[in-house]
Amino acid sequence: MLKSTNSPFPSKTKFSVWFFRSSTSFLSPKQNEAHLSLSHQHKKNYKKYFLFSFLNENPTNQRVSKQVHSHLITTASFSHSVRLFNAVLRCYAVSENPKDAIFLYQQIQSFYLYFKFDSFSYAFLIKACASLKDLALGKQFHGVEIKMGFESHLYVQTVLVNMYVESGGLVECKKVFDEMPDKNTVTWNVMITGLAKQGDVEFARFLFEKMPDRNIVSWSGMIDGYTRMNQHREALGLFRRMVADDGVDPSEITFLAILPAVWNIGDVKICRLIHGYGEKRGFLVSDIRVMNSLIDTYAKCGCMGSALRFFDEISTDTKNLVSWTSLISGFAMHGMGKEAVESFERMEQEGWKPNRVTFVSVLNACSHGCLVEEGLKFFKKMVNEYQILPDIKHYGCLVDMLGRTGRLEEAEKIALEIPSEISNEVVWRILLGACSFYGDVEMGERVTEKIMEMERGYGGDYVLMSNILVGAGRFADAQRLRRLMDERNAIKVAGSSLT
DNA sequence: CTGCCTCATA
Repeated sequence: MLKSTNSPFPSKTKFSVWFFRSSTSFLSPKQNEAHLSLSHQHKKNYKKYFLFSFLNENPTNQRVSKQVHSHLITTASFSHSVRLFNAVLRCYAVSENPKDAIFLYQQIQSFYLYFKFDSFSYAFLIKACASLKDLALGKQFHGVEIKMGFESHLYVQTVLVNMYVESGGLVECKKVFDEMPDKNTVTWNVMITGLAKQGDVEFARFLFEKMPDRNIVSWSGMIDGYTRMNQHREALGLFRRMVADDGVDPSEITFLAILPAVWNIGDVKICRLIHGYGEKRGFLVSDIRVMNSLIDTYAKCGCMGSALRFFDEISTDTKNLVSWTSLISGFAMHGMGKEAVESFERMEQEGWKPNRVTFVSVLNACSHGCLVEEGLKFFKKMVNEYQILPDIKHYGCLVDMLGRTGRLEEAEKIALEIPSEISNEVVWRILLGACSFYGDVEMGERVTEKIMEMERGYGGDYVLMSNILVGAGRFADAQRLRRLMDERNAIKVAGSSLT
C-alpha cells in the first residue's frame, strides 16, 4: 500500500496513471535521453527513487513492476538502475510468470551490452530458473555467473544449488554444493529440503546428520521429506527426537509437515498428543493453516467430533475458506452428507465464496451420503452462480453419486459428456465400480473398453470386470480377461488396512 | 538477496 501522507500520489490508481503518462515516449531511448531538461532529469531521479522504495515495500506488486520495467526500457538509463532492476527481477522471480525476469534480462542486454549485473541480479535470475524448473536455462546462467566472478559467492551459489535440486539436476547440485568454499545453514537446508522433495530422503538424512548446526528449517524439511515418501513412523520419530532430545521448538511449518504423517498412521491418540503439545506451547493460536490441518487430521483419524469441536473453537474472524472446506471434506469422508450440506449453507451465510475445492468436498459428501438431488443442485450452483468451470474431480463426484444410487444411464451420459482434454480413467473406474455393484454387464464392457484406451496397467480394473462377467455366468470371458491381465503384467494392488 | 507452507473424485 502506498503511504499517502507525504506522497504526491494519493492513490494507487492515480499513481499508475501518472506514471504511464510520464514514462511514455515516442522517441528512441537515445533521443529521449538527449532531450531531457535538467528539471526533467531531476523529476526522473525522484521517480526512480520513489519506484525503488515502493517496489521494495511491495515486492510482489506485479502492476508496478511492469511499469518499472517499461521505465527501465524507455529511459535507457540503466547504469544507475542496478538496484531498481534487481527489485523488478525479484518481483518477477516469485511471480506467476518467472519468465518475465528472463525477458527483462534479455531486453537490458540488447539495449546496453555492457550492463554490470551484480550478485543480486544473478541470484534472482537463477531463482526464476528454479521456479520455471528449467534446467537448461539455469545451466546457462550458471555459466554466465561464473564468468562474472561469482563462483564462490555464498548467496549466488546457494540459489544455484536450489535451482539444480528443484529442477532435477541432482548430479550438478551435488557438484556445486561440494565445491562451495563456505556454506551456511541455508545452503545445507536447500540441499536437504530439495533432496527430500526429489525423493532422495536417504541422502538428505545423511547430510542432515552431517551438517554443523541444524535449525528448525532443517528439521521440518527432513520431517516433510519422510512424510512425502510415506515413511510416517520415521517422520514421527524425528519429530520426537527434535522435541525431546534436542529441545528444539517446532515451528508452524513443522506442524504442517508432521500432521499428514499422523493421519496416515491414523491414530487419534497421536493427534491429541500433538494438538495438546501445540496448544501448550502456543503454536496453534497464531497460524490458521495449522488449525486447518488439525481439523483435517482429526477428521482423517476418524474423530469427526473432535474435528468439529476444534473448528467451533476457532473464532469467526480467524476462520477462512480452507477451514470450512476441511470441515466439509471431513463430513464427506464419513458419509455425513446432511452435516456437510448444512455446513456449506452456514459457510455461505457467513459470506464465504466457495472455490472449486469446496465444491469437490460438498459434491463428494452428497455422493457418499446418497443425496443425489442436492448434489445436482450444487453442481448447477457451481456452474451458474459461481461461474466455476467443473474439472475432472467434480465430474468424478457426479458420476459416483449417480452410479451408486443405481442411475447408471445418467452416470454414463455424464461421463461421455466430459471434455476429452480433462477426462481420465478414474472417472470411468468409478462407473465400473457402480456397474459391478448393480451387475450391469453391457455397460461394464463399454466402460472397460474406455478404461483400456487410457490405462491398461491397473489390475483392479481387470479383476472388477471379470467379477462382473462371473456374476453374469460368463466364466470363459472372465478367465480370458484374467489371462489378459497376466499377459499385460498389470499391477495387482493388494488390499491394505490402516491397522 | 538464499530454506520448510493448510482443504480436492477411486
